[in-house]
Amino acid sequence: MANRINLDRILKILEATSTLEGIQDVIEKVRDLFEIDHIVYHWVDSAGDQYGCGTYSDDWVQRYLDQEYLRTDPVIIGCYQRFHPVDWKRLDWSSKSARIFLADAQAHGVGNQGYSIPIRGPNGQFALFSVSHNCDDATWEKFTEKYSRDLILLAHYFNRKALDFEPNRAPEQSRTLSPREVDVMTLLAMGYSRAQVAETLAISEHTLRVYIESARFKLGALNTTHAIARAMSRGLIVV
Amino acid sequence: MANRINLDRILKILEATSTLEGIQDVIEKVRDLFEIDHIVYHWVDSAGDQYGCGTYSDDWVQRYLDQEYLRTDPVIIGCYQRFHPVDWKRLDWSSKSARIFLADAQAHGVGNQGYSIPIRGPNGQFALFSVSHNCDDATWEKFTEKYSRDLILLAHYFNRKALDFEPNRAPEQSRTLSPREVDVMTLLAMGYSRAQVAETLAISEHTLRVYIESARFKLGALNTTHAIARAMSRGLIVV
DNA sequence: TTCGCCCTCCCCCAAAACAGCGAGGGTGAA
DNA sequence: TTCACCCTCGCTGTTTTGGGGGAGGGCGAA
Repeated sequence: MANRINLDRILKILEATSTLEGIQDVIEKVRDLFEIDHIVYHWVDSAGDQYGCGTYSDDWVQRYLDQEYLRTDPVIIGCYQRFHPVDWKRLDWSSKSARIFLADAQAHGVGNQGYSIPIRGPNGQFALFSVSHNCDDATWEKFTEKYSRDLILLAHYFNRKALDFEPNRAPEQSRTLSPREVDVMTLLAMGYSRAQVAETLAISEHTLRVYIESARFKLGALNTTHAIARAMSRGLIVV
Repeated sequence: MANRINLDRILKILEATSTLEGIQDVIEKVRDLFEIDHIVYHWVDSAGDQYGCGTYSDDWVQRYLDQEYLRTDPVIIGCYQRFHPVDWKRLDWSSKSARIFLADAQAHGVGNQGYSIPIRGPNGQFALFSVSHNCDDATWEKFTEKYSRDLILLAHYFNRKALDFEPNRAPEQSRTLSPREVDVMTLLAMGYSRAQVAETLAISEHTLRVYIESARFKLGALNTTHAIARAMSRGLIVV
């Protein structure tokens, strides 16, 4: 496998790329530079949507979608609870569905070795950056050890690009909440009832209601729960 | 500021460190190597807890906690919605509370320049890795441009360590929601009432309630609003 | 097979939230 | 000064949730 990589150059090219086709070119170029079989960037939305780009065969990608492997793929499941990059060997392949998945993946040309880096963005965004290859354990360990830092940076930059392309939830700068409203919404998000919040803030429950309604109005929310959800996803409150 | 950094060496030392005191040593060493004023790693928990380590004065740290600046700090608020590292100059400092915070920070020796990298881990974990310094804009831009990749890696490795020290903040936390529960929570977060959700999912309202209660239980939430807030901050649902 | 978990449905009643109508005083900007 | 917004407090209802019981079938793992 590759001996020396000019990572800076790759990252600069990636940064300058502005089309999906360009990304595909870059990912293939990176794969060739690293001299490995596959590189994949895989975005997983918790709503179930996914977007991927990489060097897997179309057959395998289609198969993955058709079989809804998203729910059984041990790489996804394992990485979802982790922060560290992980070698595929260290994942849990014991379940029956995992073994079926593995056999299917191998049959479609996915290498016997793999290394995945979980990445997370705002609003619960989750993605994986994976490299895979066909080789023995020792060779693979040498590879991952040597390039783990480069791979982390690559993962970071690929995700950056993905977020650039994603129609970012409109940066609507809605009116901000007043300090008191922030207090109220924060306490509500912490599970306090209206009565508890009123007591905590040492105001009457009636006053409290005015704040909630005002915040609800500002956020265009249908009820308190909705208002909390909007305030959180806009980063107006931190809980 | 620093001319050449042997990042590999730093990261290896950091990886080998196993005590909080050791981390503090490393962070100070790194600051000296970069020849800047401050480096801070700041963990923000979804419960509102925070843990930090860095080179700020104890006075400022205490002040930050006392004033609950977590809720007003534009760096926190700004980074919470971003994936990209961000220069402090590009944040929104227009609100009154932000200006008060800024003045207070300056008075406590925080530099006029700053650069923060948001980091996210499993279960909605969120942290910031920040560097700050006192210098003019041009010098700072040169610094951040030159070292942004090193800083990303440092952020990543510091967060790794933090997660190592904090294996799992709650054993039950890792429990995920069932698909149906995700549906329910998502629709509730979108402002639907129970009746509307039940109609949308074509199930009885009674069934619906079972899901809500089950989700509430799994999330350790006190009521529906709380459950929504927790599910969101853990990235289990996206709205 | 048993056990655990997921999905589905039903009852009742108390507690909480929502919705509408009010009121007044403070502050900061145009 | 006016105007907008923030903070505070009150009343009377209706609607929605929450908590306590239940029941049964399905599916996958141990």
